[in-house]
Amino acid sequence: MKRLTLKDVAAMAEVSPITVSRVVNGADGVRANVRQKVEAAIAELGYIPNRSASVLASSKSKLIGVLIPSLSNVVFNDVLRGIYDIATTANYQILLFNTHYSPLEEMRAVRTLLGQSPEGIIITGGEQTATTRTMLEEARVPIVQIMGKVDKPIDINVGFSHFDAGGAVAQLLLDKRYRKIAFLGARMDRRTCQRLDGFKQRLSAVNYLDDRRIITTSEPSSVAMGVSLFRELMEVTKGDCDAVFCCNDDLAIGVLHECKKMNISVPEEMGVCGFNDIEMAAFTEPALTTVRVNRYRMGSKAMELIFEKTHPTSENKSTTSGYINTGFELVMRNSTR
Amino acid sequence: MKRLTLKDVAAMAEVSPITVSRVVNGADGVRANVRQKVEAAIAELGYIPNRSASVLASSKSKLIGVLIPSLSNVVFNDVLRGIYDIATTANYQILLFNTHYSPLEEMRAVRTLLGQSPEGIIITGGEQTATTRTMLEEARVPIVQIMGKVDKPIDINVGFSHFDAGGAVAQLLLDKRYRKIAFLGARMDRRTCQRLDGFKQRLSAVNYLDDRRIITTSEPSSVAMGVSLFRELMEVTKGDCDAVFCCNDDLAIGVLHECKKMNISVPEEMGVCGFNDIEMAAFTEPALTTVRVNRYRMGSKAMELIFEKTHPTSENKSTTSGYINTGFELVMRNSTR
DNA sequence: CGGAAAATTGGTTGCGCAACCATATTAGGA
DNA sequence: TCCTAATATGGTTGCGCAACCAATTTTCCG
Repeated sequence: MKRLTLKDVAAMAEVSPITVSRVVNGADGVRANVRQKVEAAIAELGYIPNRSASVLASSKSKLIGVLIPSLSNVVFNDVLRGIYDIATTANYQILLFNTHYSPLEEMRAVRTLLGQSPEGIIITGGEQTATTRTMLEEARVPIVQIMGKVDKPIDINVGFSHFDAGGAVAQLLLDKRYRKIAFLGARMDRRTCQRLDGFKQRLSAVNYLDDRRIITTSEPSSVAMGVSLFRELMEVTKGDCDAVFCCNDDLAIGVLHECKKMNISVPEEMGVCGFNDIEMAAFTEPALTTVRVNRYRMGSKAMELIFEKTHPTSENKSTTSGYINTGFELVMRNSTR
Repeated sequence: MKRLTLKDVAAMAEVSPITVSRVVNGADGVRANVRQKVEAAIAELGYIPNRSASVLASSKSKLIGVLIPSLSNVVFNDVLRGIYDIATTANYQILLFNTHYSPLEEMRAVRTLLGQSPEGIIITGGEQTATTRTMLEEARVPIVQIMGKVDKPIDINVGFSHFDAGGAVAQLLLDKRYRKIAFLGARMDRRTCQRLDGFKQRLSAVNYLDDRRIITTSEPSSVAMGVSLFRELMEVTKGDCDAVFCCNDDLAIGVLHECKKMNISVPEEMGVCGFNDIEMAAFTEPALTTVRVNRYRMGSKAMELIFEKTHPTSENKSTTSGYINTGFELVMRNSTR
């Protein structure tokens, strides 16, 4: 059975194929009665346009490529939701790639993606290989790098400074009179490292930095990992530690759990601060101090910017380039004094 | 600047376009030295094949459509991970649609998807509109319905019986000598309703069903929603209730939180059972009794089946149809006696 | 009712690639 | 060295659609 084409619909509606094309694409300049006849034929036959042919002929794909490093990380759920919500209303489709935190996989994904003539690309961070970067630059479509502030944006950059956020947490803990402050980190990607850097810089500025209190792993993050990192910290420092900054809330929840088990009182003996402000953070015992980040906004803003760049109007021409800060916010709860 | 084509590469490598095509597609029958020359030209020019043209000419898309009802629900993370892991190794691409639990959005998505000549479709559940169903049936590609057991599978069905799972939880709570058992449910989709049905049937069989103890909402699920549903339950029943089955772990965590606040001891005065076994469930206080479900496997199995159907071999021809049960498992922890 | 302008419809062509078949080249054996 | 069989390469065509321009019909006004 052959695939239905414009021609089949045209034959049934007794018009030319191009008129059917106009109806399908909602172009105006088709009389109402003709349009109706064509629409009836489309419904009758169950015609579905072949997008490959359409893209090939018009080089308009209505496709946005999205590259994220992980599907397990809850953080990307919200980002994706933001992207999809805007994309759907603007009638764009999303081709989603999981790069597994690997620049090489990312490169492969970009190559595959570029074969599909995307009209925009949303990519995580700025650690692309040189080749990836070149490919993206030559693609001549809007590129949005999301999640973190990057050094030299390819095009647009939507996110916030993880370095500053790490520094802010350090300052918060110092303000709360913690002095022996540790850092626990898993899956040390670029942004996590930047948080650590900001954290270290702030502590070393007041001479409270002790590298023994920095425990990291390249393995994925989880509550269980929080437990084991905290145990390691307690061993290494022999308990000489009065606060922990965890690179995300999962880890922090593990720490809270382990503190209870070890009979370490939070926030008195041990301050705990997480990162991301996932919903659960408000419901732990004690409730978790953390850093709120506008994940949904990062996604929706990125998509909006692509849409604006693709449909330039007089007002938005100037704004859509460079760095757009989505900010962060310390959320004080009861896991710190 | 015009897009690079096979012809450009061919000119540079001094071969015919079709030979370049062979190299790009890894076809054999190209001498090593020619292949090398072509590959050099491809690298030199940075040629990326146009997939639309390729799909149009060959009607092979290497594309799998995936339709899920929600991006916020953690459940789908794991499913997606399973899908992507298999898809990536098999060199398939995923076009992901979020249907927002709406059969109409689902129908639109299927229509859009079918325009791209997908080689397989993974869709959630069995509540498609008649039109959607017809479109899928006529698509002549493998269709896998995932998450729940459905009445009449379109093609393949990978999941488990939510009805049975709901019944099993009811039985578990009965076995633990709870008698005034409530149900809290949010976002009452088909599968959640089936869990409730199974639960109700089991309870009414032993005459312990009381509809006042069934509190549901169509709003999305969250920890906070668990709190408010539990409050409503306590109001409606005036506290005459000794166990709660929550339709997922988020709700259950909210209930645990609220019990602590209300000074209701878990599991003595109140048994609590969740659903899904998210990682956090093992780290609540008390640890949460729940139902473990193999989400990753649902995704990976679905993708594997599509792959097998698309690449038939002698061994697998017979197996790939009908219902494949991924099962569930009660996980007893300390939130029940 | 006639004519010009505007709106609607149709014909032709090419997008970039792979299928198909035809031709050229090579290897290997006698 | 020559011939056959196997292998490698090339030419032509069409996938289904939209851009472009041409032809036709309708509308509107005097």
